[in-house]
Amino acid sequence: MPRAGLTPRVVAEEAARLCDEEGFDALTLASLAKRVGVAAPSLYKHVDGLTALRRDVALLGMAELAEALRGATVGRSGAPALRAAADAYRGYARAHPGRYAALQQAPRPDDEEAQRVAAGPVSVLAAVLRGFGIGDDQAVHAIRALRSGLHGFVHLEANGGFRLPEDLDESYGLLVEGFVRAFEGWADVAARTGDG
Amino acid sequence: MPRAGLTPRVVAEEAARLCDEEGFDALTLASLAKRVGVAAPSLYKHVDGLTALRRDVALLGMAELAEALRGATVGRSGAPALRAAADAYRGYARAHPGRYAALQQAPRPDDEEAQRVAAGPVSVLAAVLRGFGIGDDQAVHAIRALRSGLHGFVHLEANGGFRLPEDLDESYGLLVEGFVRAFEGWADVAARTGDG
DNA sequence: GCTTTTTGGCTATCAGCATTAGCTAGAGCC
DNA sequence: GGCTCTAGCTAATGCTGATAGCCAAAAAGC
Repeated sequence: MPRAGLTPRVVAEEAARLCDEEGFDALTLASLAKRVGVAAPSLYKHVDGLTALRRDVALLGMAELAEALRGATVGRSGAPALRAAADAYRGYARAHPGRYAALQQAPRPDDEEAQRVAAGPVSVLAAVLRGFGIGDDQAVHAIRALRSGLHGFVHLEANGGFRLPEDLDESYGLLVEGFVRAFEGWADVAARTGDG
Repeated sequence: MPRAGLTPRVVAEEAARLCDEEGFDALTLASLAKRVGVAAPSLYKHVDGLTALRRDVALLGMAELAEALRGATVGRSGAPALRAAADAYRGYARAHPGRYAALQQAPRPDDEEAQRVAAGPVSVLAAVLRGFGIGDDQAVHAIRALRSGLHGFVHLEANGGFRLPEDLDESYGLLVEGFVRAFEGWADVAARTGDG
């Protein structure tokens, strides 16, 4: 039995690749073991079970997504930064659908590392929004709104929620422009809350 | 062996209840069988396997969600209709988290009934947006944007994506006001596409 | 009301999965 | 070269979805 040269890192990365290629639900210890050329129980030398493996994929994705957002926004601010971040966000989800799906599992509340890593993408969006001059008491709400819009579009797109032939790039562009406009006039938006 | 009085409808409704109470992932034929007091294989007399059961829960949820949206918007138009629809949307997802989770599975392309039922909620939102005077060439994009925002918020909320203590109702209200404003000035939003 | 048919329940069985226990051989260290 | 550590293995358990085939309860026909 020659050794396969596995490490926790290699296993997690291969799991992420499997997720992207076959779908997050296709990530099983059995399928991953077959992929890396090892018997299923051998994986336990590197990973603490399926749940932990999923978490590892999620952490990997979170870190990569944060990096993608950072790379897209560096050197920009305001509306151009927001547009670049939005494109990078969707681009990452399309390039790595399995990893993006892995992000949807909420980390356990006592998992401090996961909490920390999960804050990465959010902090980039927060930095982008800071360029719009939104008040501190409003920043959290604005970030939540932006995250909702980006994630919602990407998630619906990935799950076949948009079935009409109209161009998805255009739809996404309009969504993003709507956010640019909302953030530029956020005081106006906030003033209207509760009008209904 | 007395009969349990099951029918496909009863089974689907009990499955939906189980999803809401224990989570969508907790829906297994074994757990459902135990819940309705029957051996697991007996369920096959009423439902064509786990995949079909999940689809049934999704269809039930889609129909209920459409009904909730219709009920909330009847007699209203414009911004009040949009606010009412948004509240009903989130309210349904919170009241029935398992059913809402079931909606995320894309129906098979050849499943015509599912396609039809899935169009229900979308058509209500489309009717609401018609009150904003958005051009036909823009309607699909506007609806996609709205769906993204509502679904994204609700999905992140349901999956523990919002961890700060700030009030979620307020965040959602601001998101919705942002959409109201965007739809009232949609020509402006559309004109900006591609500025970046 | 009795018989016949239909059908909704059952047990038995199988295959695939995650997981644990315990064994073994390869790689590095003295 | 021998020791130790560990990354692999096989075997076994218990859960899941699913199929096959049996049997009794309900329904239908007369």
